[in-house]
Amino acid sequence: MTIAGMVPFKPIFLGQVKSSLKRATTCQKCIRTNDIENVGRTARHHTFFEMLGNFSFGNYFKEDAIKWAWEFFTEVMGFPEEKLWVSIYQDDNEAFDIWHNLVGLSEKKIIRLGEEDNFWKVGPTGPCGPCSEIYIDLGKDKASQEGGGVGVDGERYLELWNLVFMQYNRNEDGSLTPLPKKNIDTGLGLERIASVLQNADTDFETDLFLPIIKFVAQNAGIKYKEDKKKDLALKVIADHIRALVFMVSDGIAPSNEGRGYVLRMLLRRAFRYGKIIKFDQPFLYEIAPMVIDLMKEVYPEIPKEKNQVCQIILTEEKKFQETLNLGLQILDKMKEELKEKNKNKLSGGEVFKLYDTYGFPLELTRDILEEDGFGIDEDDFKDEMKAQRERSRKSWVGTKVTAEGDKIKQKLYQDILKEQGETEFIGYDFDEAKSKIMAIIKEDKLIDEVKAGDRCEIILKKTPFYAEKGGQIGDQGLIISLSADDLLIEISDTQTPLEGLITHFAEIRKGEIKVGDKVLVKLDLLRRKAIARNHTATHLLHQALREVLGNHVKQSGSAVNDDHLRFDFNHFATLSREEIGKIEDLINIKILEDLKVETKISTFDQAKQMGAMALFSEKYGEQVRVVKIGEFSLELCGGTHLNSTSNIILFKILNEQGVGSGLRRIEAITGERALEYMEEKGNIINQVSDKLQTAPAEILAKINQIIADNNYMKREIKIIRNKLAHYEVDSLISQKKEIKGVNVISAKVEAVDFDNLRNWGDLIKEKIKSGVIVLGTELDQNKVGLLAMVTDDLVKKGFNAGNIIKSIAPIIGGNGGGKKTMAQAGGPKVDQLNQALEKVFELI
RNA sequence: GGGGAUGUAGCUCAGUUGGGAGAGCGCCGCCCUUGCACGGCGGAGGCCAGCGGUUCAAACCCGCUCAUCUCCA
Repeated sequence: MTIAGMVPFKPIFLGQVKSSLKRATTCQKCIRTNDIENVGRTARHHTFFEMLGNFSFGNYFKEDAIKWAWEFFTEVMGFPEEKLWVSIYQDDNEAFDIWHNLVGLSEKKIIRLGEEDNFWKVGPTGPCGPCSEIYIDLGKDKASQEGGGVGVDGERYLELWNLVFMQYNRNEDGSLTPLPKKNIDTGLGLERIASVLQNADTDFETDLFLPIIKFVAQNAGIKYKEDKKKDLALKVIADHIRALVFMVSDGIAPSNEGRGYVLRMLLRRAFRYGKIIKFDQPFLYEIAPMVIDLMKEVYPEIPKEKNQVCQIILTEEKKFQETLNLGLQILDKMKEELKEKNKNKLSGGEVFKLYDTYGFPLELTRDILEEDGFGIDEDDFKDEMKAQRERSRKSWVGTKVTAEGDKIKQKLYQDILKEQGETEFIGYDFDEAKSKIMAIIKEDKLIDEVKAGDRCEIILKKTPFYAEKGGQIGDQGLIISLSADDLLIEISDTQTPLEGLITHFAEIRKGEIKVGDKVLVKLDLLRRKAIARNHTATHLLHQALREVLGNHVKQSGSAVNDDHLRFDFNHFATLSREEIGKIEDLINIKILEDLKVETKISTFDQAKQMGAMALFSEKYGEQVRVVKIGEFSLELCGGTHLNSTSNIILFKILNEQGVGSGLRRIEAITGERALEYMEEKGNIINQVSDKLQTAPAEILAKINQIIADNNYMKREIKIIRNKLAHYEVDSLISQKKEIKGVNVISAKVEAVDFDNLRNWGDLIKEKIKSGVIVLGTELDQNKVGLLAMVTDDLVKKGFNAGNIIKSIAPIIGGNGGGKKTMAQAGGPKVDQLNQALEKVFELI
């Protein structure tokens, strides 16, 4: 699934991946949401469509591409020649020549268009070229009122097929150089051609859409083509449900970023349009099976996931209902405020907040407010929206700028690759090798020699060092001299900056080297083995997850190093303890079974036929490496693995957590680390059971007992302390002084914290009914606490606990405050506590 | 990747310039009462998401982390 038909071949076109593929013909599932607002309003806009195309990689070119396209249209499709028109790029006389002289199309039916329409490119630099489009004239009654012709009047002259002639490379200075191998890339929309063949007014009246529309209409109890507003809703729903079904069955889960976000957006749009035709409850999940049935012949992978697809759609629909309900509540509050303030327009800021923070759709806000005669400040809202986009773009550009800095180095690598050729990787079979130093990079510059103490990058003729790739960390090791031990270089990391080039990050410990030297390269074998254990275990984990959780589980990233492995995958829920246990057990059984790990080189198609799991986002060349673990696992992978699963020794999951909606992460350990981990756990248990003086099996019972005892004692202490306090409170009260008719108690007590101090105060207050109470206590070595309380009747007479505490707090070197009835303070001067308490009597 | 919001009792949520953690529903016990949301009294249940900082004092202010929701890319 892509956004355009050529995407999977892009690496081949750009020369990033070598392929023996010469030609290809495809039908591809495409998702595009750029013009989502137009969907349902025009005849041809869709979020999901099927793109047909034929491709040539340095094989056939312009003449054949044009000839065959014409042949396909006129002979296979049976389109009458007189209805076909074409456009070419203004300067492409070669194309004109082929169309005019070879095909025999009259001059006036070949329209020359500018760069905007008929020149194709991927970016500011790189492969590009002119294109030629084939149109069909749908007849005069389709013409738009302004008239116009090919390339302008899309209603009358429908663009069917775009042929791209990739013949140039655009250099950085903007000039064009011809490509040595010219490519062809064509795109023909299935929906469009279907509408022509079936004489349909729009794509929606073809057999791709009409059955869905009719089904939805029937469920809604309405008829298509009776009400324009409802028709729009039907079309939008029919369009979006197709995209939903294909995306979900492709393993994409709703989320708030990336493709998952696109999925969520589409579902919510469809749900919203459902309201127009009176669907108030989840309904999309009921349409999905119908779409699956419609498509299952062409896409047999879809019905397999049927239950999963419906389930995911239903839960997402329910989720959106919750979001809507919350938004409605907030909107209600906003409406009340408007009424109170006698306003008639909701500010753009508030509308935006509703949309941005709570996900409440703008249209709904507008509709609901209008029902009550309110409006919204649209311009204000648009400004807020603009600012939001600006913020996002800024951060994005920010990351790009740093990438610019790497460009110089990238150029350096390209030069090395051009001059020295590819580095030969021999690490699958060897852990050490004699090799030759081809280049040395220090501080972003090529140099000839380095000596002890230098840090640099080293490029070798051949190397056993695995460069970081596919989630597996780069190897470490040593470079030494062939004979004498006068050279020692430590390699801390291995990377592959360009396909085919391997660079070693080195620090020279002893001796010196220069370009051309012959050396002995040895990798850190123990570390490599630890990595291999984790990598092979990763494959076992992938398959185990699929068996325990279901086939929807797909890897979405992994990291393997010598310490542990990390595996991200899509799944909708937290894993239960049971599930984690099952996964661990299954993997450990596979370890015990001592399964053979075999690797072989194969073609991509062959590997796929064998049922190998291939990662969607990875680019693939012609030759692929397949890693097979017994009959249990089969994956495309370039990493280094064990010979047998028993070498993993033990597999243990450390934790499982969420890393975004619908995405989970597992971290696990193997081998020595797992044994260490188990030992640590065992030690802890031993220590605990020693401390508890009980057998490990009895720990739980003992702890339950201790907790129960503890709770009992806490309660007892509270009761006893209360009783004690009551007794002591009486003696405190006997110390009270009466000053100007006010009961004043100021005394030192023993309390552990302010909470405790307050309890004292409360007890005294209860007994004396009316008075001023100040209590002080030593909290710990360097800190005293003071508490002041004033009964309500005295507060009315003007006494204020806050003021009292503020007057005496400086005496203990601190400050404090509080309310009129209760205040507290703290300070470091323990020896001044009595003085502070004495001061109280003067204050009354 | 960038922004916004939320995180308090089993659930739904209050919590004022920082100064005693609350309500409703649910749960347990008792009383009253023949019932399908009865009433009355009493009770249990909280590291206020986590960590760090500021402060005499933090659920509250600041920073970081995590989880959930959401918009943009």
